Amino acid sequence: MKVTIKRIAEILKVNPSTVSRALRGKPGVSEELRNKILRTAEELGYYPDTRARSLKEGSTRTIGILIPDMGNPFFANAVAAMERVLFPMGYSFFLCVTEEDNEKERINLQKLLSYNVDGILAAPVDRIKNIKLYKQIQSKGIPLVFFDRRIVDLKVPYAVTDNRDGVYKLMDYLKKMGHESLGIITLHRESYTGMERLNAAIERAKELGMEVRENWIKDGKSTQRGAYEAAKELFKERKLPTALFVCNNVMTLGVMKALKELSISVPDSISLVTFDDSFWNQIFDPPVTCVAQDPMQLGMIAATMLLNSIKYPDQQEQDGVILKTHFIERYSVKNLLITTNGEG
Amino acid sequence: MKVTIKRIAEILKVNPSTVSRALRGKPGVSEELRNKILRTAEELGYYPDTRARSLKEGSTRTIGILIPDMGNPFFANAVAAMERVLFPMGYSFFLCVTEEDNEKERINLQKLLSYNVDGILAAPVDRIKNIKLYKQIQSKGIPLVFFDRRIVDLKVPYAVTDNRDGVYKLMDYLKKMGHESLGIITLHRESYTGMERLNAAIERAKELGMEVRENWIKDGKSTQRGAYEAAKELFKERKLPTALFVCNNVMTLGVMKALKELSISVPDSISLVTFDDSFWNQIFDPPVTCVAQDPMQLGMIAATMLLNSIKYPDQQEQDGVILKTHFIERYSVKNLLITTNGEG
DNA sequence: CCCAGTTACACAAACGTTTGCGCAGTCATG
DNA sequence: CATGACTGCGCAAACGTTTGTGTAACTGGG
Repeated sequence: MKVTIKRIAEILKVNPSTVSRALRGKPGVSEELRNKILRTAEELGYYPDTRARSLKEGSTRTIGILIPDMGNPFFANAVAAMERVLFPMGYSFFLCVTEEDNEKERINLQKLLSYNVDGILAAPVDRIKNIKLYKQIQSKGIPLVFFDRRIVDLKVPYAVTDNRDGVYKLMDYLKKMGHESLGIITLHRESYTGMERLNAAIERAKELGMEVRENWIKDGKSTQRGAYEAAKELFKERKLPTALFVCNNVMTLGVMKALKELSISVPDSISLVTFDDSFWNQIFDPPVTCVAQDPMQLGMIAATMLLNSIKYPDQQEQDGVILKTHFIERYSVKNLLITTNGEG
Repeated sequence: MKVTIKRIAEILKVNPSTVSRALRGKPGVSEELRNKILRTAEELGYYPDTRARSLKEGSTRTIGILIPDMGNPFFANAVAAMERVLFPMGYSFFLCVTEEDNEKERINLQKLLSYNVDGILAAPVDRIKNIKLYKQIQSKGIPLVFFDRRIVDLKVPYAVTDNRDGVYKLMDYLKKMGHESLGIITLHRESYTGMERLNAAIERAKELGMEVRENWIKDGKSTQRGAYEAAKELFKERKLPTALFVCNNVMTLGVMKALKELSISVPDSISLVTFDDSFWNQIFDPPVTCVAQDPMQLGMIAATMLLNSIKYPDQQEQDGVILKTHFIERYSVKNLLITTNGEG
């Protein structure tokens, strides 16, 4: 038998409204009765039913967080940061994991709509499939902030990394080190991030006169396993590029594993640069040169933007925040200019 | 203006009950009217209000997941596994992060009670502070499963790793390699895991005749940063042990960082073994010898146990699952027997 | 043509809260 | 002692659902 306000009211032979007022500390109930009510509530182990309360009051004080992958420390840390911002404000969290699957994303978004969350933080799967659902969320006036990825067609506030700029830094560096050919292990291509990084890499590389063959571009599917297989595929090619660009952190693990199995040494046989800097990049042998983005910062900013959207629902200005990456030079890229000189 | 069943009923000039039956596919409404209702629901963007529904029906189809740290891949992966088991069953998730803080744990547990979750998966902070709350959860008949950590005083189903056995494997190995002295970087000591591993290590080491000085045991507080500082402290000591046992995965990162900064080489200057095997253990230089537990498996099992508790609420039998660790020998422990022979 | 059975809908109560309003009783003021 | 203000509580409606029951209208069989 559940302990409710009604139940307490019955026991104490008072009206439920009085119990409610007593528990919420509202005026209109004598000190004596209030104490008696508080005591029995404590004794019986009463907890207010948020469903009923929020039904009456409107707000649920919950936030939906939608990410593609729990196992990726990038997202795990972003979520951690969001929690740190939002928890002190009294919010709880619905965690939704899409696994890059449109169908799972759809179901989760519909659930969030049904749960009447106060806001949504989402890293959407792709730019097409569930756009209608996101539009619906928007048109219902539910505060929504994209992070890491966005849907460009939608006028929704976002916090993302400047992928293009980050990739340019890497490409320019490779060129500077004398590399003239490039392979790429891509994210799954439907995603915003996937597109951005791939296109930027190809464009910049070509601008710099580097060769990027079609069959040097392999789909890593955003996962460790996918990247592992992609790398294995790549190294079956007769002619190989001198440098390899891996589009995110977890895929780097897969590529590394493949390299180890094939006994291909970095940077002697091939040079390596990556997007993202997880701890393992520093402790690889050799440490991997990369552009870093800070998932905690991203999460914090996204959460703060959401809070703002919740507070000022009509504000349309805050279009988006674009974070710059931080270039970190380590030892995974060979300087071909020096080497060839030495050999010549 | 929110679109509700009532609203649809008004527009179509029918009774809300009819709309409800139509939407839920229940009998008693003509094909023609049903279609009309479905169409307008679709047009208006209707989503059922789960608060109201669950208020009526009882079950919320939500699960509370409580973990200490989002940034720890161990827990992130455990959560990922739980999601994979529970999502197909139609459950949603309240994510609660305690950061090893009793107060945060209390608030979160109270929220879960207020949210009327159908079940709770928890890795509790410690064995004392919120025991009353856990008891309350239990006595209210809310299915509860502990994972990774448990509160021994409570008769609650659990899925944990055999910490003692794991630690024994490591100690026995160290002894076999000729080590006679041991340092320990501990978890925060109030936790179940913290206690288990520390006690087991001290006991076994002493049994084997190894020296474990008080000031070789440093509190790493379960975090990377804490372990970093603890390691720095440890290496201030005049006399050092030949081997160091780090009690979990993220702390290993902190210790490694400290070792690097202090230019202490592994395993030449000191040998290293750890509990847990995250990816970085394999790619450290040298790769780290450890006992591994599989967080995915742990999460899966815990989630399955919870499902069982939900399905058969009265079943008291399923006391707990204890998973064995897997010993992985790598290159972070020096064989003192061979070396001393060589030198002598 | 009557009755039983079926169909298609309306009505109302309930889930657990919150809150505006009403209404006695108390107290002070004039 | 009448008036007004205040205090302390009960009453009832509402949030959005679901579901048991009631009830017309229609069907077909005898």
